[in-house]
Amino acid sequence: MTTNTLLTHIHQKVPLTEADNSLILPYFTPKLLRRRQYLLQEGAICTHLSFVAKGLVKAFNIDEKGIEHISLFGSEGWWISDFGSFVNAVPGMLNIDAIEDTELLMISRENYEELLQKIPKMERYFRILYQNSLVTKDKRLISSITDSAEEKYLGFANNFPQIVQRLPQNLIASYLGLAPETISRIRKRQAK
Amino acid sequence: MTTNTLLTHIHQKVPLTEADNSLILPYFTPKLLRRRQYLLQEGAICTHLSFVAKGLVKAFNIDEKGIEHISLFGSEGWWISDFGSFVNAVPGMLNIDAIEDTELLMISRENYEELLQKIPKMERYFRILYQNSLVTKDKRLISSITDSAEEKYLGFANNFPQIVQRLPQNLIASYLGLAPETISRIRKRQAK
DNA sequence: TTTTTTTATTGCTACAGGTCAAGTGTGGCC
DNA sequence: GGCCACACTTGACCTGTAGCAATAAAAAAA
Repeated sequence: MTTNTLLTHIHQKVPLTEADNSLILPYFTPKLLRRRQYLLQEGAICTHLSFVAKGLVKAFNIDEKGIEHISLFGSEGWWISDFGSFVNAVPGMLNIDAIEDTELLMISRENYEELLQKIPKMERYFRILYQNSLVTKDKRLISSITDSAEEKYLGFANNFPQIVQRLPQNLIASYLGLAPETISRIRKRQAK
Repeated sequence: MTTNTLLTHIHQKVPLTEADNSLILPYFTPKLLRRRQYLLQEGAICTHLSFVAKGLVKAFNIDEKGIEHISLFGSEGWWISDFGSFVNAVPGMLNIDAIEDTELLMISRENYEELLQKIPKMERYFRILYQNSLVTKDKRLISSITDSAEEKYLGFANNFPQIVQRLPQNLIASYLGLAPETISRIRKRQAK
C-alpha cells in the first residue's frame, strides 16, 4: 500500500509505534497523477507538501525566454513542493508535473502545522529531513559553481543511477543547467 | 552581551521564557575569532555549530587548482559550520575563517543532540531554521543555474546590501562563482 | 609617514559551452 | 505497415565569461 512507503520512510528517521502510525496517517490524502498532469502551476500558492510514494515528478521554473529550468526531481521516497511558497504562503514561481504516472500522499499546510505541534516525533522527523536536505543542497550548490559540465553530469549520474535511466536527457540537461547537446557530446566522449 | 543576540534570534522563531533562557545557555560556549583566524580546516570533522553574534566569517572549499570557492558567509545572526561534516560526523572539505574579528557561540554535537531531545522548543527552532535555510538555498541554486553574471551580482547586492559593503569584491566573486574581473566590469557598467 | 601587501582596473586573448539547423533514429498508434 | 511525434546526434558558428598580465589604487603594517 502506498501509505507504507511513507511510514517506512519516516520510521527510518524516527521510530514509530503502531499507535503513532494511525495517528499520523489521517493527516494525509492520497492523490494520483497521470503522466504530464500538473500538480502545481506558477503563480499559485503551494498549499500542500507531497510525498512521492511511486512514480516521478519534476519541479521547474520558466525564465523570460520561456526556457524550463528544473530545480528538483521527485521519485519514490522524496518530498516535493514549491517549498518557499508553501512555507511563506505566497505565490510561487515553480511548476510541478508528472514525468511518470505517480502516487502521492499530500498534507495541507494546516495539517502540517497541527501535525508538528501535536506529534513531537514528526517535528523531529522534519527537522532531520530538512537537515539532510540542506547537506544535499549544499553539495549541489558547490557542484554547480565548481564543476565543469562533464563533472556535473558524471556527478549526477553517479548519485542517481536509477533516476538517470528513467529520464530523457533534455530533462537531465535542464536540471544541471546545461544544453541537451552538451549532454549528448559528454556521453559520446564517455563511450570512448 | 553576546548571548542576547542568540536568545533574541531564537525568540523570533519560538517564544522563550526566562526559564528557557537559562536552560539553553549552558549548552553554548563563547569563542572569539580574530581576523584571518581559522575556525575549521579541510579534512577535519566539524564538531560544533557556531552562531555568529558579531563579525563576519566565510566557509570555503579549495579545488584541485587551488582556487577558493566560498559557499557561505556568516554575519550577525547566522549559523556557520561544515554542516555535512557536523551532521554525519565525517571529515569535511570546508574551511572556515574570519573576515572580521568575530564573536561566536558554539554548541558541540553532543550538546546539540541533547538540547534537541530535552527542549522541544529547540527542536522546533531548528526545524524552522532549516526550513528557512532550504528556501534560501533553493533560490540561490536557481539563480546559479538561471542567471547571468550580472543578474547574480545584482541579486546578491540586493539581498545583502549590508554585507556587500564589508566584503572585498574578490570574495563576492568567489561566492557567486565569478571571476573578480567580471565583478569589476559589472560595477563599471552599473556606474554609467 | 613610508613600506608592503592586498585589492581593483583594464585591455587582450582563449575557450567551454550555448545556439542554430539539419539529419537520424525510434517507438506509439491509427 | 506507414505516419507522427519526440528524442538524440552532429557540425558550424557565436558569445559570455575566464585567464593573463601589467598597472593603479587602497589598505594594512611597520
